[in-house]
Amino acid sequence: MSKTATTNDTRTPCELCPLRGKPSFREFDADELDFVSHFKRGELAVDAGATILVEGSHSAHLFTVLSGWAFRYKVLEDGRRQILNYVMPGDLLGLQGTIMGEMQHSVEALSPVTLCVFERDKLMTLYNRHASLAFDLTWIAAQEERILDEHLLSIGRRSALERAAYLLAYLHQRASAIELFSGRTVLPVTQQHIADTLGLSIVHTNKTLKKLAERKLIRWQERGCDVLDGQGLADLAEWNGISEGKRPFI
Amino acid sequence: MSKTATTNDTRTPCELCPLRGKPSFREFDADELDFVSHFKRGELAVDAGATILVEGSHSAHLFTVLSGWAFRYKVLEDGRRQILNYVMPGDLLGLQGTIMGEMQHSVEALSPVTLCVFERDKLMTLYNRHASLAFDLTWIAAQEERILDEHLLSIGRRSALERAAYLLAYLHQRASAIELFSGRTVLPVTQQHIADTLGLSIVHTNKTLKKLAERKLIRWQERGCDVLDGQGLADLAEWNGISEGKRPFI
DNA sequence: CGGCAACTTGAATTACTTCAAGCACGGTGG
DNA sequence: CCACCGTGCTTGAAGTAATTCAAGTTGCCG
Repeated sequence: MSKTATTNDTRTPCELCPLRGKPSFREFDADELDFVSHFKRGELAVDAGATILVEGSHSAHLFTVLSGWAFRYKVLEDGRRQILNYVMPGDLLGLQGTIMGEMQHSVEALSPVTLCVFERDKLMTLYNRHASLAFDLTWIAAQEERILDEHLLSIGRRSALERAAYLLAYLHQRASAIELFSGRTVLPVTQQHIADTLGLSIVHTNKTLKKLAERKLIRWQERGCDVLDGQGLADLAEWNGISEGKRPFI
Repeated sequence: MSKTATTNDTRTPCELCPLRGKPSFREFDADELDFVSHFKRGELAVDAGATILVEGSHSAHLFTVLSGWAFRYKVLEDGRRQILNYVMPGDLLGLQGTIMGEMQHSVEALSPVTLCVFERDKLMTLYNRHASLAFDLTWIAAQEERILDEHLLSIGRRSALERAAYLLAYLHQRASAIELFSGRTVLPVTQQHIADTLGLSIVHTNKTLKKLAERKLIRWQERGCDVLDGQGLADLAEWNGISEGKRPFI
């Protein structure tokens, strides 16, 4: 909350967007690129641990993550926290608040995060003039829905070991797809994050992770999880992975 | 699967759509109504218990529920089933398959269901010519995401009693909002459905429902659950309910 | 009448939580 | 330099919540 947050005028022009080159994202035509670069209002940089969006607030902006890791979560009144999903470069934040008024979840940075800031007011002109981008927004929302379906299946019906395996396979696969690892494949999460994602206590999470480590599927390091065998984790969880095709982003 | 499914040519014209009058849905202007009535290809009626969509299939169509109840679910290879959400009149089905190719969940009817069938191919013209409807589709997807967030919080972090209370309050509120009850407020589900939604065994679900009944919050009837005190259930689960405003539908 | 589907109940077992204590590490201030 | 926190990880033991097993009831349909 009281962490440093720096706003700059557009630093990285959309034409040079570092995400645009990556193989997993779809390309823009000149017209779309032109619109998005006007849609973009600036950039925001936050520290690890900072809160990016708060449940209940009326977010004035829409964000796309340029770099870093974050997570979406909800809390009950007595403090019980459920992590809903993880946020990585290319992901859109704040659509809910923009479309329906009030944010229904919070977002917190796991690492230093930089965000593109978009103007909420211009969203309607996106729908009026750029059908392909409008379609992309629906696509993004539908994709998030798909992921949440899988998480729900996991929390509701998988055992603790399967659940943990699914989560780590999922995170590893997503991070790999956008080349987020520079050599080492360490997920920047604590065991408390894992526990709050799986719906387990931290003690049981610790013991479960240890079992995965014994099977040589992961290794726990200072401040993170090193995935040694993503396919092995996916197999253990009976999970088929995410579709590979190109995905849109704004 | 082998249940009766009847397809007719457009029986109910969109101008006379029975949902259009209800207070919880937004109204269409003449232009939108005209487009949708051309977008609509026909109607489909299925029996209770019939499968409407199957995971893994390439659904050729998009549906809007006209009447009846259904549910979306996923299954693991060994048969464990997780119900993801319930489907009521006004809800859209098959967007995932239309937008991303393959359905990632199945849908089964809880009661006799009638559906409007839309042409997948014409979806792009919707985005090109009717920005307001395109926005509605994103809205619908974002809303579903919001609901799934709540379910995830519930399954992950609430106790069995709170979970059951949340689910029944949610179903009751949704059904009330679209006036789905004709006098009696009985949800057409079995305890197995409740169990597969909450991520609990059927035995424990039975004992949990009995506790809710002892508190006079619900009453279990032949073939369904009668909600006696929706607010009491919501309070027990620390749940604030769904936003009341008008919602779009296609 | 028999058979199936949905619900119920008690008892034994397992999975998971809570409590409690301790260790390793990094950062801060004396 | 060392004492001292605080955070994150680890471990064992006791307690609770939920599952599984097993059997029985009820109502409905052919």
